Amino acid sequence: MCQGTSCNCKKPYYITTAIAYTSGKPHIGNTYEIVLADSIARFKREQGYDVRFQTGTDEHGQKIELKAKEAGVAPQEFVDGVASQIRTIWDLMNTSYDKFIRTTDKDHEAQVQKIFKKLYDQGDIYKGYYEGMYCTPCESFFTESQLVDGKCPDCGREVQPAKEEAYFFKMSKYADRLIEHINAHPEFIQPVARKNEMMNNFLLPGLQDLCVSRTSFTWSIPVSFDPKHVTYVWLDALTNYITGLGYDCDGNHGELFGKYWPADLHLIGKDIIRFHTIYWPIFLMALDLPLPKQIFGHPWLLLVQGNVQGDGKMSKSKGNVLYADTLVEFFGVDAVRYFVLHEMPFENDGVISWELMVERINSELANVLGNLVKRTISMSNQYFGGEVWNKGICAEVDEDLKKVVLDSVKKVNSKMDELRVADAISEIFNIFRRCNKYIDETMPWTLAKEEEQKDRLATVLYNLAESITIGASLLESFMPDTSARILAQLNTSKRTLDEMDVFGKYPSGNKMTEKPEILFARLDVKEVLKKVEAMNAAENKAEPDLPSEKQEKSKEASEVEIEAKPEITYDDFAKLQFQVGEIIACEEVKKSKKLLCSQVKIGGQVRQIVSGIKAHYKPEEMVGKKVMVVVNLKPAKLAGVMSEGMLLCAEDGEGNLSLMVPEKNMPAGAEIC
RNA sequence: CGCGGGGUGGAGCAGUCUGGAAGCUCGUCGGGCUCAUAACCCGAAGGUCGUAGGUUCAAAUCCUACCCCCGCAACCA
Repeated sequence: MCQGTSCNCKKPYYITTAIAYTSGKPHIGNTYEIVLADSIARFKREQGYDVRFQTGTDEHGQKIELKAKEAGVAPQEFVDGVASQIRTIWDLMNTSYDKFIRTTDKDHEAQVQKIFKKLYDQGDIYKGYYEGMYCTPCESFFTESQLVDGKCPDCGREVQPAKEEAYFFKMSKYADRLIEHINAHPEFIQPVARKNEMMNNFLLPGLQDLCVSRTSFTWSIPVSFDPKHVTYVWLDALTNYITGLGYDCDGNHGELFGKYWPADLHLIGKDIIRFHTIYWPIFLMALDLPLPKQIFGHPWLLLVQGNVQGDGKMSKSKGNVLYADTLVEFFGVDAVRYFVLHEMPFENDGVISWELMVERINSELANVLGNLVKRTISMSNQYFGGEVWNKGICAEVDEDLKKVVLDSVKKVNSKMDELRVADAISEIFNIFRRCNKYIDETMPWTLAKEEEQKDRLATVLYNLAESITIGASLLESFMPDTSARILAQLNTSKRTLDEMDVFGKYPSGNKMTEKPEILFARLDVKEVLKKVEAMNAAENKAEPDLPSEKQEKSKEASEVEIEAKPEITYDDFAKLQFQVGEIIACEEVKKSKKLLCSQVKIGGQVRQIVSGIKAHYKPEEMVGKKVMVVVNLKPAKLAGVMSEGMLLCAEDGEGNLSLMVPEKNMPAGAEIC
C-alpha cells in the first residue's frame, strides 16, 4: 500500500453508514453508528487511504407522511426539520463525514426513477399484485396471520380480501449468483455468524420477490411511468450509496463514482443485515455494478436503568431514550465517543446507563489517562521547568515500556483491520496504564532528590512524554479533541502512524505547557443522577403535551397519561354490558407467555375468559376474586383458546395491572352500570 | 416443535469458529507510594464456565438432551 499524504496515488476507501430514518430525533443507539464509522474513517485516513465517508437520511415513507400530518406540516418541511436535527447531532459528535445525502435530494430522486425504469425495462421488475386482507378505514393490508379474529388488528373492523397493484423485483433470478458470491467471499458479511443466518433463513429456502412500489401512500419517489405508484423503501434507500457518488443510470457517472465504487464497507445495524446482504447486492447485479466489499452489522447499544437489566432496547414509547446531545451536555463529546466505542463489543449488544458512563469516565478517562498526563507534566515542570530532555540514561525497565508502546501501535493497526474498534481503544489505554506503572517503577520523586540522578530523571520524563505522544496520536481517530488537547499540552504535533515505528521522536529539549489542565474531571455518581432526575422532571413539566413526544414519561411519574379517544354518545356507551363475575377456576394457557384462562361465574352461567395478565397474577390468586367483566364482547380465540369476554384492569405507567373489583361485596352477575 | 440472542468469580464482559494451564475492567480486602484528579502501583480473596450425559490423552470450547433469561413474532377481548 502506498502511504503518506504527499503522494497522490493513495488507495481509495469508501465507507458508509446506514441512512437515518427521519421520523424523529435519533437516540444514542443510532448515534453510535456514525461515531463508529467516523472512528474507522479517521483511522483509514491515518493509514494513508483516500477516504470517502458518507452518511445521510432516509426521508420517505408512510410513517413520515403520518408524522408530518400529526405535526400539521408538509412532509418536506417535516423531514427538513428532522434531517437538520440529525445533522446537528452528527456534527456535535465531531464526525468527519464527507457527504450527507438525503433521499429527498433531487439528483437522488431522479436516479431512483431512472433505476426503477431501467430495471423494469430489462424485466427485473414486473407488475403484480400485493395480496392480503384490506381494512378500508385504516387503508392497510394485513396478512392472514396478522388478523385478530379475522378482523383488522388496528380497528377491529371487518376486512376484505383485496389485491393492491404493485411492482415486484425478481429476486430469485439472481439468488444463485449471490449464493456463489457469498461463499466465495467469506469476508463479505461481518460478523461471520450472520452469514449462516442469511444463507439458512433466506437464500437457501428460496427468495421471495420483493415489493418495490406502493399505492397506499404518496410520500416517496413516484414511479415515472406509472405515477400512482411510489417507490417503496429499499430501492430508494439502498441506492443512496451509489447516487451519493454521482452514479448515473445512463452511464455518465461523476468522477467520484469511478474512484470510490465499489464501497469498501457498509456499516449498518444488525437489524438490516438482510437488506444489505441480499437485496442490495442483487440490485447491484441487476444494474451490472460490482458489489461492496464488506458489510458489517454492528450490535446495539441497550439502555440499562440502574442495575436492572430489563428490556433495554430504547424506544420513545417506553420513555427510556438517551440522546447524544443530552449525554454530551453532561459529559462532553469525547467521553461519549469513548463510551460508545469502547463499551460496544464486537458481536454482542452493549449496555449504557448513567452509572456506567460515570464509572468509565472516572476509572479510564480521569484516573488512567487524565491523571497520567497531569502528573507527567507537573513533574516535568517541577524538576526541569517543563523542558523535556532525552539524556539517554536508560535502565532495564525502559525496555518494557518501549516494547509495550511500540507493540500497541501494531496491535491497534491489526485490531482496526478487523474492525475491532473497542479492542483497539483498549490497546491504546494499555499504553497509558503501562506509563502509570512506569512512574511507580522509576519513582521520579526519589530520583529528584539526588543530584547525580538528574539525567536519569530527565530520561524517565522524556520516555513518558514520548509514550504519551504516541498514545495521544493513536487516540485521534477515536477522541479527536482529547488527542489534540494532550498534544497541545505536550507542545508537540500529532505523530502519523508510520512515524510510530521507533521510540524517541519527541524533540529533546522541547518545553511542555506550564499549566496542565484537567482533561476529564472525576464525577460523583450521585450528583449526576440527581442532575438527571432534575432534568427529567423539568422536561416533563416544560412540555407535557408536545404532539410528537407526548408519550415520554419519566419512570418516576405517578400520573399516567394516555392517548385520548374521541368522544362517544350515550348510545355508544349503552352498547356495552358489564357485570360482576366470580372467578371459580384459573389456569395458565399453555404455549402462551402472557395469558391466563379463567372460568368466570356470571349469574347462572360460567364463561371462559382469557386475559393477558400472567405477569401480574398467579392462577391461584385469581380464584375467588370478583371482577368486572365485559360480557357482550364477541368471543375470540387467543392462542387457540376461546375467550368469551374480558376482565377489566387498571394499568399504570409502567404497565402494572390491577383487576377492578367492586368496593362492596356484590353477587356474581350483578350488572355494572 | 415459530425466529433469533444469551447463561463464565459480587457487577459488566472477553475467550467458544480453529479443544490444550479460566482472562479483562469495575467492586471488595490487604499492602506500597506521595509526582498526580482521595488519583497511581503491587498482592489477595472470590468461578462445579446454566444442568445432565457423550466424544477426547485433554472440553468454557465439539456432539446430544434439558433448564432458565432476553428480544422479535403470535395471541396482551
